[in-house]
Amino acid sequence: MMNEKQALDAFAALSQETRLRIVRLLVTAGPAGLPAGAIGEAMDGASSSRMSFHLSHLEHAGLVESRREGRSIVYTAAYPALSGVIEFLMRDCCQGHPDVCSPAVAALSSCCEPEKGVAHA
Amino acid sequence: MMNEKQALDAFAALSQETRLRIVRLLVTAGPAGLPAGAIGEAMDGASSSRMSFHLSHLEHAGLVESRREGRSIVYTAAYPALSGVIEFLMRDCCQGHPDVCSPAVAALSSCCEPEKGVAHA
DNA sequence: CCTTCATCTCAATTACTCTTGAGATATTGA
DNA sequence: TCAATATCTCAAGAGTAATTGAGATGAAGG
Repeated sequence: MMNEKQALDAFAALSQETRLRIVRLLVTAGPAGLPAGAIGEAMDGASSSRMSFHLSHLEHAGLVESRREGRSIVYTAAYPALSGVIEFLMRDCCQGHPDVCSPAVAALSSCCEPEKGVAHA
Repeated sequence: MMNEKQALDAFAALSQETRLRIVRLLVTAGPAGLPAGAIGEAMDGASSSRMSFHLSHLEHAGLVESRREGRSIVYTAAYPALSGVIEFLMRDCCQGHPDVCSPAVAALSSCCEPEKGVAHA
């Protein structure tokens, strides 16, 4: 369960355009992930040191993970941490205020199919 | 529907300890809101200029709203914007990956009552 | 080994954010 | 109108974040 410090780090990591785009890219890339170089090319050909800076920032915040694979270093989205951020916002902001969470959950039905009987939309 | 720019502003606003605490306080305060002075006292007696800085930052990001009430300026949480942030994360991060959203939604049931009346509470 | 490729690390620079303190503005009541 | 209250605005300074370019590190292949 994510605490305040972790949430602050996550928000800081997500508040930078390049990093937010990296996270989105890695989420769509799935568990296979992408090597740093490929991510850099997707970011308008950002320099390697710039990519390294942002990727380690994201990794430090726990939002992505890395593994070496041959010469490349492959990054993947840290799904539990991402859902942890959503969960933090809900837990924190929702206290007695379904006005905040309910519309968000309504949006969920259109993005994930409501297969799991979570709240059966 | 929240766009990337708005999301970046929201994350930046939430990535600062004092501001995150302000948001939490205002959410629990409900639609009645709280005057700037009361919020400042709750923030370890922060100075008025410091409060003004953070409150206008939050207002600029759309996460809180203000209205004058006598001598005071009363701040309230902007619930639609807050749910918009959650929705953005879900929409953005969930694409084909219920692994991200589902655990978050499961957490929801313990915070808001799991009414199935999801549509606009 | 030596070279190439992929990425990281470091130092310098620029840019932004936060805090502080002094002062301005708006509202109320005497 | 004057004083008190509540908050905002502004400028300065300290601190933090992002970009750049040069060089170091680590892996693979000849």
